[in-house]
Amino acid sequence: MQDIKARTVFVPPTPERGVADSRIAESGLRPTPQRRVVYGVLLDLAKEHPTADEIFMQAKALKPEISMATVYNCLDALVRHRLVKQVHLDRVATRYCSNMHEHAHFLCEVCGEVSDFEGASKPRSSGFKVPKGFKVTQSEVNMRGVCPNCIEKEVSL
Amino acid sequence: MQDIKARTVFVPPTPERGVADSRIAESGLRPTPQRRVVYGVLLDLAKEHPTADEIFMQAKALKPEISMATVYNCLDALVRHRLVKQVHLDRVATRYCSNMHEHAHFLCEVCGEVSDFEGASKPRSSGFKVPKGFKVTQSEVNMRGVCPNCIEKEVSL
DNA sequence: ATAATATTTAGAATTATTCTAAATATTGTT
DNA sequence: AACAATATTTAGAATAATTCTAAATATTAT
Repeated sequence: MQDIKARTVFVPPTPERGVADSRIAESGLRPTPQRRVVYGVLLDLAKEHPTADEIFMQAKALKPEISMATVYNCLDALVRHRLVKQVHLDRVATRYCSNMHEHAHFLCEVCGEVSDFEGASKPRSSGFKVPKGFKVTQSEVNMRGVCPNCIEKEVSL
Repeated sequence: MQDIKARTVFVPPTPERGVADSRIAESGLRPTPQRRVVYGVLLDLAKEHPTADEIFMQAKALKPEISMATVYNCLDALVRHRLVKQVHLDRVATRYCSNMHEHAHFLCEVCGEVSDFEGASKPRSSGFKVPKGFKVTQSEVNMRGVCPNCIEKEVSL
């Protein structure tokens, strides 16, 4: 699989900043500048499903003193407070997603791009019966295959 | 989350060995001794959803010269030929599963144990509509929460 | 037996994530 | 506004998972 293309560096104006702040406050998390930056980056890059490292680079552009450990700390806090989801798509880096609507993730095995598939029903009610006695708190649906762009390129070879 | 309990060392008699051999042959993979051992271990440990490292340890008990790189090579070959599935449950090691029936995975966040949830319908038809133009070749449904054992222990605290 | 090709190997290299302990920031209380 | 209690951040080291490399070996088809 090809590397994900380098992304353009994050441009400061963050229309979502207010949203980030109020959601952090509502969640009961201490609103530290680092959490605001990390969550802000994630709201801006939601479509890109960035890795911790990608988030770190963008966050560093906004707040140069931030450390990688803090990015992991912030992400874990945001995940625990259900502001953000971890996406475990493959053997390498975990990705993060600020879209908390029910959706599945799709990884194109040719170009490496991740897409969201919106869903009608909850995965919990999706054909897998949860055996009696288990408490399910989170779920994740992942698919892989080839995206329309790459199918087109393959056909034209 | 607590560590997964140490597993007892693999005992040689492998009733599945014949199955391993014939499936490798049918799949079109070259039937090397290493692939037989790795797939054999995985058939025996299916319920445990072992990591590459756990598979390596068991495989080494049967075939001491085997190397970690080979375990990864074999696992990747088995995955490509659809004899085995990768399970991406969390940020740490990928797990492997030789149960190719449709099922979801459940990770208990208290004890770390992984369980299979059998499903009635295919995840592909599970409430997520695949947008036109995408070709889906694999899918994975993961859940997390608390298993019955751990719920019981928590209640009795 | 032979040539062509694929696989295995050990170990180094890389990458992702976690840990550590000291410094700093935040919160609620005076 | 200062204070104590608590939580968070930091840099860097440590660990763990995975990939890479190039030489040796095994497999397949002839």
